[in-house]
Amino acid sequence: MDGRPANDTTSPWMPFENRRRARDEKREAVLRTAVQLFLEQGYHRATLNEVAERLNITKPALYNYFRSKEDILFECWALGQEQVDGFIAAIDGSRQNGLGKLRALVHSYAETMATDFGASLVRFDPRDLSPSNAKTVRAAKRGIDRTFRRYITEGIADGSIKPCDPKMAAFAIAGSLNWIGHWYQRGGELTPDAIADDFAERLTEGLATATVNKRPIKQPPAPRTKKSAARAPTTKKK
Amino acid sequence: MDGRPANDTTSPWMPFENRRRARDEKREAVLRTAVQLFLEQGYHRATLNEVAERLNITKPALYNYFRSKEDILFECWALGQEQVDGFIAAIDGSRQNGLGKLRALVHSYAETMATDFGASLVRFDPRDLSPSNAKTVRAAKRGIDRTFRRYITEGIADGSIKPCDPKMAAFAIAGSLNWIGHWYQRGGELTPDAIADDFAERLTEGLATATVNKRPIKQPPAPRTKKSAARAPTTKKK
Amino acid sequence: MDGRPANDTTSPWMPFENRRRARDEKREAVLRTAVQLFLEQGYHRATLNEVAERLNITKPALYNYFRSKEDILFECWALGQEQVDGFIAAIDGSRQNGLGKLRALVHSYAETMATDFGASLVRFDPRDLSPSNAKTVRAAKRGIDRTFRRYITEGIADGSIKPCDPKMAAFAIAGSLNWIGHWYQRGGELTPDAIADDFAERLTEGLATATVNKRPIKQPPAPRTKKSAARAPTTKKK
Amino acid sequence: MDGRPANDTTSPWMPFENRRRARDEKREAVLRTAVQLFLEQGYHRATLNEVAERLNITKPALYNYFRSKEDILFECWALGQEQVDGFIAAIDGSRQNGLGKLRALVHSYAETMATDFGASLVRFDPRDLSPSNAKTVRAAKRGIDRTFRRYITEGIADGSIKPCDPKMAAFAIAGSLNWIGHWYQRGGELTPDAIADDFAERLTEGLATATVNKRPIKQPPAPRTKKSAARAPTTKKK
DNA sequence: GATGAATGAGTCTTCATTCAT
DNA sequence: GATGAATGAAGACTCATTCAT
Repeated sequence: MDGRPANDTTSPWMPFENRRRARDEKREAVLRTAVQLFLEQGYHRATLNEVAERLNITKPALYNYFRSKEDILFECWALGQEQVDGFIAAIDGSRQNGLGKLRALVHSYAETMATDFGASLVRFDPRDLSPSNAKTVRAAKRGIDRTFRRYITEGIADGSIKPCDPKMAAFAIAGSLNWIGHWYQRGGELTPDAIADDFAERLTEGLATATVNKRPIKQPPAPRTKKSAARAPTTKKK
Repeated sequence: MDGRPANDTTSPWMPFENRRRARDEKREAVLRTAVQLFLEQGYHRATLNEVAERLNITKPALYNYFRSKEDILFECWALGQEQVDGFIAAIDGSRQNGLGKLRALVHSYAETMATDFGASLVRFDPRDLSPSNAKTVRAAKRGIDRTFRRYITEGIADGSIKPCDPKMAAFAIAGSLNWIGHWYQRGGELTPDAIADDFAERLTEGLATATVNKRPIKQPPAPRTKKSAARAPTTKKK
Repeated sequence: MDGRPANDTTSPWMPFENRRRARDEKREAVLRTAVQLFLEQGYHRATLNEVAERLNITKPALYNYFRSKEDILFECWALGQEQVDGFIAAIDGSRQNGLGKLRALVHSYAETMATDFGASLVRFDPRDLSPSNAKTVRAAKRGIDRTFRRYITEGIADGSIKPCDPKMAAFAIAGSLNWIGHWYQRGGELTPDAIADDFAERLTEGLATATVNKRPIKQPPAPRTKKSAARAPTTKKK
Repeated sequence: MDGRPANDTTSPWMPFENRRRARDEKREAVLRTAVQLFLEQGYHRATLNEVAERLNITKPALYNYFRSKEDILFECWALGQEQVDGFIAAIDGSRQNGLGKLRALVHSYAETMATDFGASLVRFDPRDLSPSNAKTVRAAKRGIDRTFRRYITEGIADGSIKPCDPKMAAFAIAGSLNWIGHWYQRGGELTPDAIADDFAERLTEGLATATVNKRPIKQPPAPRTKKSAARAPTTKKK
């Protein structure tokens, strides 16, 4: 229409380099910004305007990547859930007795709770989601609960865990872990790893049978001896 | 339920006392309705209109009793906190070792979590409050946390609790308890009392020293021996 | 309903009654203003802000009376439809042959088309309505069409109307009438009544059998002899 | 990805003619798609995105062919108007009495109403156009109205049409015809041709003087004997 | 010529809160 | 003390349009 000569002028400062980041990177950037803001201020108080501002874009630009505010919320949650699904799958595939799996789960879950996306799993309210997404979330939550109970049940069966009510035990453990998502502050005294080690031990010592069961706690792929092993034998007996 | 006509007939000029009482009753009714709705739907999704509707009054009528929606939220929280303050004071005043106090605290706290006002303590978001009220809430929360740590420290000092990090122990215990506020459903299989008993035992067994320490768990005013006493000694050794 | 003491204070100006009336009056005022604006500018270009401005209120005030912009649109349509339902019922109940009914229908319909709410029947787009409301509208439109065909069929049966295809005849007549809603301007040369008279004659003369059938055209309640009766027989031949 | 190699191979410098032709074809394709969508969903509900989608191009690409959405709307209308201008010119140039011209006009207009671009003449809202374009449209509409009146007046003058008010007669006829644009459905029972025949007869029979005037109705350039000629004489009575 | 990304302008809608009665 | 009505403030979302590539 105008044959814009503009094309000829090869701009030396590549003015749009900033904007040319890959689409997926931007999507992710939105999610990272959003999850932070949502955690900081709460979903309802956080406005898309502020999300956009932090990203140096305008509000409608967000709609290039997400369908709605709720969509963003859901995707934040989904990223967190992905992590969980990941380590649950790894643990499921590992060769450990029930107690070992439970400890690995606690450890990984604790670490996850110390991440933004992980915390979003317990600090976002499913009622803010569309019915369909809320259903997905609730199903996933049930799945996590079942995993806790499953490992406990397994442990009881294989003798690594003392007989107890898996349901209540799971509730108690999950509660402690979820709570991390509320109190953990990045940059505080405690590192996620330290918290995870502590909780892995603390939340399972009461369940362990008296036999030798202080071994790897972290995820199977990376078994380390860790300081946790150095701890004073918690149980022992005789 | 209200019997108001009775009041009218007995005296054409509703006495002062009656008025005050009626006012307080209504205030309370508002809070009971509000806390339920807020828990049900979340503070932001719940509208004053619906609160009013459930009370068969109109929205502006609420402003006769409360200054704002936030005021209602805060008062709900305050009622829950009152309960907590109450049993903490009672436990503080009781003669028990640290472990005993901790158990009593866990028990009472668990029971409270199963009430609407109790659950509001952990399910309401302080960021929805005015800065001034938020400050109050945060102070109270710190107070509770300090109480947990205090009892643990006491227990360590008096030998009833094994040496451990009071901070982490408190976090773990509080997390399990707070979680009750999220999963407990009135009318479910578990009664608040049963939950409280279970948690009082479960959350402290790992901390107890091996000596005789299975005794009263419930609030000092009403010490009972309970089934929990019948449990197999959790601590092993010797 | 509730016996609230308020009733005891027999207000001389019946404040409540006034309020109710005022409410209905306001509702109507909103609809009158809205239908005008919608016709003037079209539904999409018209904003609730402007509706409110013309009423000297603010936009959210409209929501005291209507649920949504679409609700207003639908109610405008409904008022027009009411008129139509009214005169169709009257004509149905009248003792006339088919041609007489058809003429009465044409007359009344033409008059209605010259009113705002009447014009809204043909100038508003059902696709702007919710699926549910759109269904209602479409059903009503079919009803009107059926009525035209019914009277024509009746007329053919009773000999007052020449054999013809009722469907096409109805389309042709309805088209002419609906068009009025587009060109009629209040305050123009032609009065609604004059238009109605003219169309009642014009649109039916081609259908009438050659026999005496120039009689009352207007609605049964007010039969007049009219100029139309003076017209030269339209068909005849030789 | 582009597949255009065909063009590229035949000639590295795509000839000018080809380019122009390709451009015009695309422009037309846009208009055909747009007019359909606009009729389907209404101008305001239809988005350029959807227009583009149906064409398998992207939204901004449309701006290579049109200046704005409104421009597209106007061009759609213009194509319809071209048809009308065409047959009016033809009829004007034909040798017929007023009634003959009117019939021809009705017939052609009816046929046009059954096309997308024709329907756009009466289903698009001039208020959606820029003031300048709206003026053009309104002038054209007046032109059509004047043509109807002109033929009627001619017919009255030449004795083929009974004395009557040309203005009202034109309104009635135009209304019936415009209505076709609203109810005609491609693929329905009635073909455009059948509708045109029917309306040409139906809408003029009331105006015709009693003399012989049942003859060709279709456009002069292509006078056919048609079924319409075969029709039973509409006027009865020997 | 075509595209992905971004934007500005605008609208509906919600809701806590106030006010006259 | 209670009510109907009204409002102000705010936020999500849409979409035609424009850049730079």
